[in-house]
Amino acid sequence: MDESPAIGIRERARGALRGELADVALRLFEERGYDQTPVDDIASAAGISPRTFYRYFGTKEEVLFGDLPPTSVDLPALLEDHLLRAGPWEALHQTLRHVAENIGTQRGRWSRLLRVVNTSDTLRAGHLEQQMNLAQSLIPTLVPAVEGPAGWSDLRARVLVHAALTCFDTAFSHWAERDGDIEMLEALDIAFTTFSTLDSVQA
Amino acid sequence: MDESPAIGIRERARGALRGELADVALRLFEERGYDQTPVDDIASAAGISPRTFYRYFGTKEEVLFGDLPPTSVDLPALLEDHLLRAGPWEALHQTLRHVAENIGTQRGRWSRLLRVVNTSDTLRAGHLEQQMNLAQSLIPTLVPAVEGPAGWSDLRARVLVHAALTCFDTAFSHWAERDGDIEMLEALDIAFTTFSTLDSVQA
DNA sequence: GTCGGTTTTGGCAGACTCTGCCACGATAGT
DNA sequence: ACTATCGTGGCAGAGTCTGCCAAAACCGAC
Repeated sequence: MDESPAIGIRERARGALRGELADVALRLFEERGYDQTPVDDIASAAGISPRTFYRYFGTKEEVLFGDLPPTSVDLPALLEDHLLRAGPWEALHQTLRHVAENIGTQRGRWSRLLRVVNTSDTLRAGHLEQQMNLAQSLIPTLVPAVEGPAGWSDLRARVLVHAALTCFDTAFSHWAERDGDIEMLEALDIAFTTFSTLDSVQA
Repeated sequence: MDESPAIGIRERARGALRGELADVALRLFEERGYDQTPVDDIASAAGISPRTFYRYFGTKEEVLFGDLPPTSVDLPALLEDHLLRAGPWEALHQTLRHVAENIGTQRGRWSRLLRVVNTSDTLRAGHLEQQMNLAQSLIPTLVPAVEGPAGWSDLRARVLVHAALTCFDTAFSHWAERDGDIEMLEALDIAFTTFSTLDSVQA
């Protein structure tokens, strides 16, 4: 009554079913599109009731995004570390390189995901929402490292972080669309260095 | 039967009701938050049926974003024009300065809107979605103007456009949060020049 | 002023996501 | 095997949004 023995068989079963649900859902989404696949269909395809589906995933989106491989490195900490050795922009660059390396090892899974995401407006919006949250978590770390005009550090930190995430996102899409042709890291580097060459392109 | 005489009284009435709906909705959203304000309440507050509401606005979001003052300058064309005289980044900067000037004349309305948007996750996501669409419309214009490594023009154009919109958005929020203290254009300029000083901040 | 045709409106029913509630069944530990 | 706990399924409900159809309002013409 005090505490469970250890892991518990139930929890492992729960994890298995969760994974199976995610698989089934992804397959259905690919076949018929995200918006055209009601939760009822996922549930019956997996042999459970819709109500139970919502006990495994709080929302329909979570069945897509919830079980991503643990990209969950502590990015703010990583950024802070890089800031010891480099300026804000380069630190952001290196931080996101780390994420890109992890992603680069799972080509197939990520392009499947991206393809599904692109079938739905709702879904793209949700994805952007996540990016916003990530940005919010990085900005405070960056603020002290930004130099410039008097009270504008906040603004500049926000700009840099959002721009960096944009670089990542754009490189990611570019890479996912050209399956195998290019390297994720190369695309990321190109994206980040776009701003270094700005002077030369300005008239 | 062939063609209506001219403007038609009905259409003017329709426009008036549309405006009134937007007003009522905005007021309710400010009082109780966007997610806590069902369409039924907006409808009854305006003395119409919910069904009719959806004839005026396709979605609940549209009642907020649908009637924005005509920011609808042809931004791609404006960008193309600026590209004749400046590099990609500066052209984007000037293009968005134009938008900022229009916005700057409607301080109150815009900060009300921003406050409402920040009451809802759904809403922020929707707003980002619009930005994506705007970006998509600007990218083709910018691609030919971007120089750099072989086949990377697409990627770099996307990065620049998204970064520019990020600058705008960030400057806008910054400005709206400090009602009156700062100038929209000044904030925008600061945001855009953040990247020009990158070299000096890099270690 | 009245008629005829068009437009606008409102109500109904429905799909879909998501939540609270409760009873039923399976499971785990004793 | 027994019991307490947990997972499950069904039901009802809120909320957004759509299709359908009948009633009402409206405009122009006679």
